[in-house]
Amino acid sequence: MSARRLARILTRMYAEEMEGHMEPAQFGLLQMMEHMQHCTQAGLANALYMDKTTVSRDVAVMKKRGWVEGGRGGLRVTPIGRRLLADAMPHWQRAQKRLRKALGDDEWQALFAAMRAVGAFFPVGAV
Amino acid sequence: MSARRLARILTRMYAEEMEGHMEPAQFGLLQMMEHMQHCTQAGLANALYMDKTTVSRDVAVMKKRGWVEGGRGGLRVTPIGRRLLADAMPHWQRAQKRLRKALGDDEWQALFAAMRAVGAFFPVGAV
DNA sequence: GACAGGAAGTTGTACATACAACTTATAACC
DNA sequence: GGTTATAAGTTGTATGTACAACTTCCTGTC
Repeated sequence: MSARRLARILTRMYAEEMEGHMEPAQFGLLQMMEHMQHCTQAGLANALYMDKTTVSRDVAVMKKRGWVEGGRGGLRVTPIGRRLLADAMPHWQRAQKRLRKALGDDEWQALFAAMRAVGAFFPVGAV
Repeated sequence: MSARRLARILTRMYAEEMEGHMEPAQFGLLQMMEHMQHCTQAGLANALYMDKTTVSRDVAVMKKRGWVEGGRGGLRVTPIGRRLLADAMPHWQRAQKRLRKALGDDEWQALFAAMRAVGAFFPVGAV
């Protein structure tokens, strides 16, 4: 299973570009939270293919830091969280560019197509 | 970063197929240990793009269980470990087949090609 | 052979991840 | 409206993951 190896490589590269702004996992959660209307932990877990208990603990950290607020059936990114997300975004985009440049357009397309395909064939609850 | 999402999906699918024989990470380490001559923790970390401290703790667990023995400059899979690895192998292969069938040959090839490409462009120590 | 430098390995801390089991809140049914 | 079933969320436990700092071992140099 080199999928986790892939994840380790890219997580480290992205984390390096993020320069301590936040963890890649937190970025993913915040971003998803932002473009989900009426967000719940279960919804996040569903969308990101995470376990609900993982989301619970990740959200707990971000709540403690004031990045996120609200409970059952109404999770929101706070203004502070939104600001941090905006600050982190260019770093994220730099990481994306770095990866795309390293791979070339063809490999890049292939990678994302493959990731989408895996997501499509293993929908939540059907694993 | 959907790479970790991909890893979560496949890790769960593989773990499900493994039916409690061992964790996917342990399988990867044992397998690599087997086809490395003169294996060290640092060598494993290098090959699998893991941190040496991660390998240290994973190996510690497997040593405690008697799957692995030896220290500095001479890590070996024990007969017990070899046996478990052999038992787990068909489960692993079933997971591989399941993934390949779900994706189709083209997507499968694309996925592995992309994973190889990422590995090639982010060699150890150059991230 | 002594010493310094670097490689290998361990430990403290923190976050990521998930399964099992539990609690709590919501909704459906009577 | 009360009961129950289900969804949502939390907590216990275990593993995976990595950074920083430390210890330990080996090797090259004098």
